[in-house]
Amino acid sequence: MEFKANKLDGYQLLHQGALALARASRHGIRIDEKYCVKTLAKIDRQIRDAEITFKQTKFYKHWQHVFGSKTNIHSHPQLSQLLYKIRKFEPLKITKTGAGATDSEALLLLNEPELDPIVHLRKLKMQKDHLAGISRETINGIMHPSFLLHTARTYRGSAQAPSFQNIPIRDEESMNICRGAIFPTFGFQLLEIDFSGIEVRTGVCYHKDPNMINYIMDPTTDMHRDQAQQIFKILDFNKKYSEHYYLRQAAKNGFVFPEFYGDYYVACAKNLACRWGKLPQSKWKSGQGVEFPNVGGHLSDWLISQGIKSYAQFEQHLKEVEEDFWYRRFRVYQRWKDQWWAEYQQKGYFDLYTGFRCSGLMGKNDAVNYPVQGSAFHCLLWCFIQIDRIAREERWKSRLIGQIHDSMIIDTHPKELKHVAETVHYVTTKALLKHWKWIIVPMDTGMELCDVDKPWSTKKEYKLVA
DNA sequence: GGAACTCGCCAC
DNA sequence: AAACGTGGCGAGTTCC
Repeated sequence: MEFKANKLDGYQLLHQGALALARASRHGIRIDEKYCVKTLAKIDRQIRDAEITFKQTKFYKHWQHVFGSKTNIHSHPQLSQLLYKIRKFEPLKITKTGAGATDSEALLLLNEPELDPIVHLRKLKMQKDHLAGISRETINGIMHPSFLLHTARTYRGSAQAPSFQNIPIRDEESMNICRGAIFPTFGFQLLEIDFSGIEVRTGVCYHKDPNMINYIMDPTTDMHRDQAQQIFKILDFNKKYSEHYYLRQAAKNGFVFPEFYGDYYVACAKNLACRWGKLPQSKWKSGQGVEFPNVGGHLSDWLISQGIKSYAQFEQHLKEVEEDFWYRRFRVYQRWKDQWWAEYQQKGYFDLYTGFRCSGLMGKNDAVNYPVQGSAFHCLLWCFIQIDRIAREERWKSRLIGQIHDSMIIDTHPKELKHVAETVHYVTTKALLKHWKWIIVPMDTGMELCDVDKPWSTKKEYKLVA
């Protein structure tokens, strides 16, 4: 390895990192406690209503008949027994241990309207759990999550009390409710800085695949677009066309990333087929013999016209796409994975660029993922340390308050906003690359900002003007 | 009465 | 040959 950090570098990074994160913890995050109390009461009312609705169903009466005084509508084992043993529904999805699944997807799949209130209840309960956790960990209006550096085997960070890194964002309603409790210091505003595609970029530093490097360096290229074109046989790709944009997302989240993490074409085919069919994945458990017209829609018609007439043929098509992906497009990456894995098997360990040795029993997916994930987080951590140091040296009023794997959050004084943003931009895109010579591609960050005294749920893209 | 387990679900 | 990586957390359950 050309760039070999030593254990002392790793030690320094974690030592300084722990101190910087502890300062963020100590500063804390302002919570609107009144909002929490009010909203929790509202959710409780909604939960009560949903429970009343459910208790009027015949399904619940049956449940009560079977379990008597032990009836608990939050019990998954009871529900599983009722559905699959007593009512004899055929399980369309099973858990890892082989039991009939009772998650929301499995329930929706059973197409039994009387189960809908349970799905609704689960979402309400999830919102309640997040808000209750935030509320429980708040003292005098400030919450102090702990950021840990010694729990993840990949050398990523983690957070607890509360689990600050898993507050809902994708579901808009849950996002608004949960992030609506989280505020900047009075008179301040929340600024969030996010590394774009940092795992792809640190990955490239290990495997050095020229085609991947090209995708990163040339802004006119787009690997997810190319993958969408190939998977769905689109000739005239146009990102502005909403269906094409949707298919690009499907290719990205249903093929490219899963393949990077070690998934394979059979699972990806299932996943993708469900995406456009808007059906739960488990429907495709057996997969074979499912004709495309069953799922309907333009895409099915189009693929049929292109000779892909059944699910089995789609799976076969994806097998060819996968071979092309690993043996032509990213063959250098592929070779690196094999080599890295062979070396680990021989030595029993591997080293990261950032001064850490990973050892212990690992599978191939672990061995090729850990260095990428760990080094990506270490880039974030190094920047976090520098920004924290500069903030103290320059006596900013603004302070770092948290981290989510590839992003940082700064409680920002409006008068310092521009300087903070410029500093962050410098550290993340310039200083980081000077510090670590093993980083062979540019780093790129995006920023989002909330207005003064507005909660985290209101963040909007923030463009730094030069 | 607590430890350890399963299941489910949120984030990256 | 095998078949998606990392966490935290709550609820229910089982075991000691």
